[in-house]
Amino acid sequence: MDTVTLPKSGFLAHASQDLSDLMASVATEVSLDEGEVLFEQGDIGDTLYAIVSGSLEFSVLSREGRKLSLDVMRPGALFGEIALFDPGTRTATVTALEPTRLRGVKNADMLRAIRKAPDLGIDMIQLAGERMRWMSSQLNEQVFLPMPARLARKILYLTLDGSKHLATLPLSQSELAEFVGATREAVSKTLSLWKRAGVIEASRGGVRVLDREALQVMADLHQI
Amino acid sequence: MDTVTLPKSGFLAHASQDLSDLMASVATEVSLDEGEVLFEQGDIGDTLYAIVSGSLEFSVLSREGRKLSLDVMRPGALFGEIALFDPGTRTATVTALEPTRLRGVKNADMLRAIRKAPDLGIDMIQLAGERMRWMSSQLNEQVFLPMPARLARKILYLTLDGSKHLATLPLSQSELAEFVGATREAVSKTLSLWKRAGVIEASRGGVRVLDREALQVMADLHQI
DNA sequence: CTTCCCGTGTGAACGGTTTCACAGACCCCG
DNA sequence: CGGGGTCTGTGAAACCGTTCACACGGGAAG
Repeated sequence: MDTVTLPKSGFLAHASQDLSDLMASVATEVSLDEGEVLFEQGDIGDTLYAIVSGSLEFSVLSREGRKLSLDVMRPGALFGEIALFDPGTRTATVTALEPTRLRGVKNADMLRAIRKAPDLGIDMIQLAGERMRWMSSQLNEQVFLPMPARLARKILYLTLDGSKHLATLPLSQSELAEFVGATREAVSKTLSLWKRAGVIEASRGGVRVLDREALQVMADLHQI
Repeated sequence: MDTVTLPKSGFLAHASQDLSDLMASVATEVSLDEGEVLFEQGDIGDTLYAIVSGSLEFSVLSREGRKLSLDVMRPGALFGEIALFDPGTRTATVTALEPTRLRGVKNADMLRAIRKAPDLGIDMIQLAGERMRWMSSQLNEQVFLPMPARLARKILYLTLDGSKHLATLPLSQSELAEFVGATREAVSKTLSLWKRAGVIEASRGGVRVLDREALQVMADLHQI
């Protein structure tokens, strides 16, 4: 394994240098194959992770086994901060979408580091704050927005990588449905409409965004 | 105003003594009349509050003005921890449901206190962790549960005060609807059913729980 | 090349919720 | 004690999304 260089993107991009230093030193390396699960909702955990390379899917499951995908995180992203300080069950399941490398810091190491570099504590709280704000917005959307608007937003959101736009989203319609909290059929039908309108282009296992502005409108308009 | 005695309930009950001490000393007192708004979603804020007496409603608004009520907090509860450390906009609107007294600690004071008593920092992160877990469960319920189950859960949740059960919930059906993310009419109809079944008793502006176990069942059953 | 499987497209029926409409009940206030 | 306004009850219709059912097509495996 080569010397790990942490990406300067995602949360790490604007966190304190102490955090990158910590991640580069005391953290342990973890590698995941595609489809491998890092931890599941309900597991006990006390480790904070940073993504070095690859991408991860975050999802929650209902009691009946339905799955709601929440987010995809990419290099530079930090996660696991809840269980880090409030050891207990993880609130989501994390699965690798492709071969992925991570660095993990355990509770005890993090606490020790914070005592030396207080900025680290601030970073952590900011991370928690960002996560709260994000969760809050998700709740809002789920409650107030109809499915097509949620779909448009998710597509826009998931094709954001830093400040640039990924042209194509490598998710099947079933996977998209899990992100949106709807059925595969419903997603298929509205994607068909948008395809006909020239807003997107769909192929087996992927969606390509053609007209971002139009999608933007779909995301705000509360119909079709 | 008499000497403030902080309640030994809610989050304060299991937080470190340092927190109670801080709240009793450096914090400033705030009083709200019924219906008065402490802050609104989007406001800038950097203050953490503890509820001394009374009760507060937490809600978020959609762009079209629809309101989703999230929670009611009572004496001993702490809130505002996000903006405390990650100064920025508040994620919810807080309204007094009755005359309410609070104590508030500002960012700067809290940071100073944490440096003296590190346990305080842990308390704060735990608070954030609890909030995250709670939000996560709310999102789950909104996505996966049908309205009647959400209604049953909210009624059960809101009639919990510490470990004892409040017999009656002083909310109108419109207010309940805002908690559940549904319309007044829908709530009215399922409450009617439950009333007929002898599970609850309803009067103008309030619901009384008669059969908690039955409600428990409604909350899990995914129909009626 | 053919087969099978999985992702996709689409229609019909159903169901839950909203929307709209209105009636009755209770309570405060004059 | 009599309104008027708010809260409540309920029905009908419309709507959105699900469920079910099936057809199509492309890609991988044999």
